[in-house]
Amino acid sequence: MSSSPKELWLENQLCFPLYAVSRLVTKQYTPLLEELDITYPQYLVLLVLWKEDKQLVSDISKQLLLESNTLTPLLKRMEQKGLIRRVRQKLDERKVLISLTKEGHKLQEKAVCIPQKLVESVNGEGISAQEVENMMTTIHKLISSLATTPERST
Amino acid sequence: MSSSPKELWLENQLCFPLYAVSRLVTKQYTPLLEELDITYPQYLVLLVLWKEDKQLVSDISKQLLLESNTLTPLLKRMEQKGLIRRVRQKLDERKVLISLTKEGHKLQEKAVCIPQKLVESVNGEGISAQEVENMMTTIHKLISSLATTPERST
DNA sequence: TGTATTTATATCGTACACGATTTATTCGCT
DNA sequence: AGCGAATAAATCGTGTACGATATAAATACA
Repeated sequence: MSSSPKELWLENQLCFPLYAVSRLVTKQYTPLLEELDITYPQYLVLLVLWKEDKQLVSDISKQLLLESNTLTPLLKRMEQKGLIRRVRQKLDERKVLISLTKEGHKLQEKAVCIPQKLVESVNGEGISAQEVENMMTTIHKLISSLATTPERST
Repeated sequence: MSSSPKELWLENQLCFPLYAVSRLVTKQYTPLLEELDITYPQYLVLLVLWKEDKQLVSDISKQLLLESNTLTPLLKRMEQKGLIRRVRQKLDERKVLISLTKEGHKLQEKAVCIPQKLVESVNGEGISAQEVENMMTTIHKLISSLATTPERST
């Protein structure tokens, strides 16, 4: 059976559980998002814009921790669908402002029920709400710790 | 400013923090894995095979929660690199057995230091080892809860 | 006032993820 | 034996992720 040191087991690595749970939770969203005809990263962009409309690509980039090489094509697809507008700024032509269309705004009404449904699908089994909350607290710490550590002394 | 109900804020959704932290942690692995000339999902496959060599595609699929449509091309790339062999079984020709080459085995030596390095890069700031451990416990519960819930009563 | 540097997006290439479907093989059952 | 259902991989198409690089505009400053 197990021929490798136990540090090298899947379950004991930091990576795999986070990777697996992230994909599993995303899959919980998928059927709900299909009704809105959007993907999961597109939903994240909408969350950002629903909170505050008219933001630069770079603003969205900071919040979602996604670079322009991911965002630009994603935003173009959302523009194709008529959910957002992409307008290059006159004052500073390097910047592109993203704003919701009426369509994009209206989707919010359909989306308000999603968080509740997700919580329901995650509860049950032997997991308390408190436990999930603690987990989220730690994850937020991890994110702010890792998101602000670009340097790396070889 | 914030025009949407706070249930729809990024931070309060289950999805985003998990998604973000997963990508951030993966990025911590990347420079270490580059030295082995493998990607992160390829590393996961190796972890599975280092623990127990000679497994079917379906065995790997169960452990990594990845389907054949993801694994087949990934395994083919690993075969190209000379890390594994893919051999269709004589007894049941539907099955393909994956086994490590000498090269694939040898990579394990280079990889043993990775878990330790990762723990170091995650520690620091205001996060205790205990906290991370608690988080992992909850995540494991979530995984087993979500991974075994294919039914969905429309 | 030019020009090197920085900034904001975009482009390119590679490698996943994954829903849907296909193909080939084996199993279950009569 | 024969045939429909189940199983194991593979294929296909779309949409991310992301490192590296390119492009263009704005800024800094000698």
